[in-house]
Amino acid sequence: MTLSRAAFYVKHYDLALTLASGQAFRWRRSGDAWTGVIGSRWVRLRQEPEAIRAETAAAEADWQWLRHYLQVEVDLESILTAFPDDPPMRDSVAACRGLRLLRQEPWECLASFICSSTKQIVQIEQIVGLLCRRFGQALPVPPGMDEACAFPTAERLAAASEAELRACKMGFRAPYLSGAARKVAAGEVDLSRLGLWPLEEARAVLLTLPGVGMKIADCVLLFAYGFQQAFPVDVWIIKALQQLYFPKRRPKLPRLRRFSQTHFGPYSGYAQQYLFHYMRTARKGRSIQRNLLTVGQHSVEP
DNA sequence: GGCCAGGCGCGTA
DNA sequence: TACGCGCATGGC
Repeated sequence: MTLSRAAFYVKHYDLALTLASGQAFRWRRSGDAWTGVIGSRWVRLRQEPEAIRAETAAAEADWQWLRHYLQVEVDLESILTAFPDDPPMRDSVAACRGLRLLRQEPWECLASFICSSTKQIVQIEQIVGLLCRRFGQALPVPPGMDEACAFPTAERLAAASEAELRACKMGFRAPYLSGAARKVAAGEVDLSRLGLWPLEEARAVLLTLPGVGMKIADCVLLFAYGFQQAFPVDVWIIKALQQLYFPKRRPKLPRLRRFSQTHFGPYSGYAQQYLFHYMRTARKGRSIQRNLLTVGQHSVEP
């Protein structure tokens, strides 16, 4: 077997933070390395001070697919500079240095997030892992490594029974995933062309799929298609906006959505990921929780 | 043991 | 347009 290696020289990139930030669900840490699957390739990544090193299980003619997935060409500093200059964003940036957005394969991203509703990230990882093991194609891996499987195609999941899907612990989400897989497999929704359309039109297409509402649609638009202004609003973002921006009034979802559309600028999708991760990690430490409450004393007019 | 998790679809006002 | 509820399952 031919192991291929490459190095990408990139600054301001925290690989661990990025791979474990709840946007992709197939990366596992083993020592100082991260192992996962991108498309039909087994991949292992390592962080170095000025580079990311990669290995695959087969020969690679070029590495553009991985540069694209990792988005190593993105100038993170110019994105952070475009964030609104307010205390919640300053604190989020300080807490999440090097956090990036990946560019995932649309079907995998869509199917994963259909399984994500009211699930914790560890559980989503478990569901996605089971789906891959039961329905995904086995992939070549280096000697001694655990088996690896591709994410199952829409066709394969469309052919699976609802009981088979429920066996992957996805509960009431099974008919949603099945229905979405059938529409994609039948060509009723062409995921390969959505990226060419304006944000609203692409979102409207995703919203026709069962189990896909605004939040999941925006996750796919942001994490798979790179629409920088998609702004997924989940329970953590609601908490973040209410506690950090409107600590007194605590507006509800529709008001928060409108606020998010105008406040966060041209890279609001990135801003959202920083707020999301800041909010989730801040909750774990009491000291940071206190800082959070302190930050929440100020208010911003909508 | 109770609360909550990267929500959605549907019924109701 | 804006709630409220039920839906599986498991972490903490």
